Amino acid sequence: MSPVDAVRPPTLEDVAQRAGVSRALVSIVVRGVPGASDATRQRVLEIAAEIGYRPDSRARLLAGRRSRLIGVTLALNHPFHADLAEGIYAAAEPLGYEVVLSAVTAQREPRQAIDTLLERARSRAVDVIRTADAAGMRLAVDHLAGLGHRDIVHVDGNRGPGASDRRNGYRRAMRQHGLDDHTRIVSGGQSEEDGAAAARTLADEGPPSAVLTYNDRCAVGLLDVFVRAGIAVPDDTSVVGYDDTQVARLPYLRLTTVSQDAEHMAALAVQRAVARLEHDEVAQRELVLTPHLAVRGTTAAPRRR
Amino acid sequence: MSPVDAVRPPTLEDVAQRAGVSRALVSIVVRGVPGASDATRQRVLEIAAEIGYRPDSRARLLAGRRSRLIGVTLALNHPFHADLAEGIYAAAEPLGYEVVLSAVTAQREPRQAIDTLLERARSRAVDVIRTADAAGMRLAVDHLAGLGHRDIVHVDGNRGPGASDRRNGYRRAMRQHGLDDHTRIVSGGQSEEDGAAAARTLADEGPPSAVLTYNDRCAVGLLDVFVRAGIAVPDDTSVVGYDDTQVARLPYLRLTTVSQDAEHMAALAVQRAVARLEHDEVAQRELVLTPHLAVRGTTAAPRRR
DNA sequence: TTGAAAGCGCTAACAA
DNA sequence: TTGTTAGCGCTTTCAA
Repeated sequence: MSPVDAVRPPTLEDVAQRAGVSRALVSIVVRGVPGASDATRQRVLEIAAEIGYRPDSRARLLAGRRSRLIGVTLALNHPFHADLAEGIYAAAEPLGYEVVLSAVTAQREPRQAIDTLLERARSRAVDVIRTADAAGMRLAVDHLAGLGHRDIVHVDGNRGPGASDRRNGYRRAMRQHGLDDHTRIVSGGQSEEDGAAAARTLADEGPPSAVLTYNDRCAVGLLDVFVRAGIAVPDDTSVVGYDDTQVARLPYLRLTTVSQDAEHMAALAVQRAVARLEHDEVAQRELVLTPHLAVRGTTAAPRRR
Repeated sequence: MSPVDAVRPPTLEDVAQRAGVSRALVSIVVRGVPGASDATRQRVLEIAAEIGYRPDSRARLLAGRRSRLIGVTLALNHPFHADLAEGIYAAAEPLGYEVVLSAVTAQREPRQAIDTLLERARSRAVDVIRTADAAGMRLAVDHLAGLGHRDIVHVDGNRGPGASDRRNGYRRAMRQHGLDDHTRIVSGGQSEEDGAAAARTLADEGPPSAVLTYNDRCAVGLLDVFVRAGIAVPDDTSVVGYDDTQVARLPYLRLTTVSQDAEHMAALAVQRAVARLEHDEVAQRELVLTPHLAVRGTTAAPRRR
């Protein structure tokens, strides 16, 4: 069958005709809402299956009061976004919402991704779900200081989301441990290569006893360079990431990292979006979650010097 | 403004009324098709901007003959898929097609991803764009054998896409180099951890002179374990991946890998899909591209023994 | 439990 | 160049 679509796909009307009922009734049946007898229900369903009827979401969207669509923009090379997206699917589908993904890529600006989404879902209200970045850094510094580390370097996230909060959180936590003099921030970024670049700098001058990176991707790049430079982790240097992405959980990496619990964040975000769409009251506009630390294999007490 | 959507977003009708023209004319103007005077065009556009009109893609989709939508399913944790998706966006948007992503996750079967897509885009014709897997493996084996390697192990992809073709290609290439006796396939898989597991096996028994993995993710896991085990790459062992994903190009990895040219594949796929939708003839149903080898830093001549 | 009718916001013939 | 008129396939009152 080429060219395609030589025959028009079956519509509600087709099902209705064959079943000898009205379109409205078929609509009721296929949506599974009350209002049809079991006998009719079964017959309609059979016929629908027989002729291969599939609801047309375009029409459904247009006719329905609400679109039941949740738009999501994400970067495809970002493990944390993948985790969030997975959580969003998991939370949205049971609620009867469909998820529409729109990617941000090197060539595709966030603005563009959002625009195409807005053409389908027109609500512009904004809620924010985030974790307390400063608290996350604090957990990491507490953990490292507790192990006995003093030279704890932060490879930062530059202008990345949450980067400045994490920087400040790191500074404050160091101060509270009396490690003011050991505070050191090395310029990093969001990608593996940013972490790798920072690692080269650190390796050259003899690595610090611990490094706390802006995110897991950064940590991955840093780890790689360290290992190649003969710097053993965690024997020579401890490393802590941020995000607790699937990458951090890889058995061969076992990265100690600050967990934002993407699944929970995603579920909350969906819940709020749905609440807004269904005109419920949304109490707080911003929800700040408490992160926790996932201690794995890249941190240990410093070697005695 | 909470709850949202207290006011209905402006429609074509609203613009038409304010401009004192018909809906059809406004439609012509906003789509940028010929059929309106410059004066009208400008006035309509101004008013549209003023009241914040945005076309409703649901209605557009329903009314238009064709949806101008291209559905894409992908796994979010798969760098090669990310590369393909990026290529698809790049190819589709200039042609006036919108891309709809649908993710396959651990909890979300491919079937489900495809179903939600089919509700929007109903054509079921199938074209295939792929690279010649056997030829790719051949390139890799040629390269390694040319450097002087004999013990070339293949960490395979199990039941992954193309895995059996790659296995066979590897076997044949080894045979043609007279390396029958050195042919060895270690069970792998598609993920980093699969590569890492294979690496542990290989490291324990003393690593071979070269390893050719099913894909880049596999190679990444393998590399990590090797490096930690003190096996230097490429000094002790050469490693070749497959896919040439962005990961392979990371400056700190510089993985030698078989390139499938995702961008080109994506462009061809879009081109074909569009051709089908626009009822052009599609000559071949299957297009098999020639891979090439991206030689980077993980391969070198074997150390003299 | 069922059906009739209106309409979602737009596009595309066609007529003026 | 502009406007009129039908739909696209579905949901949703409202009556029967």
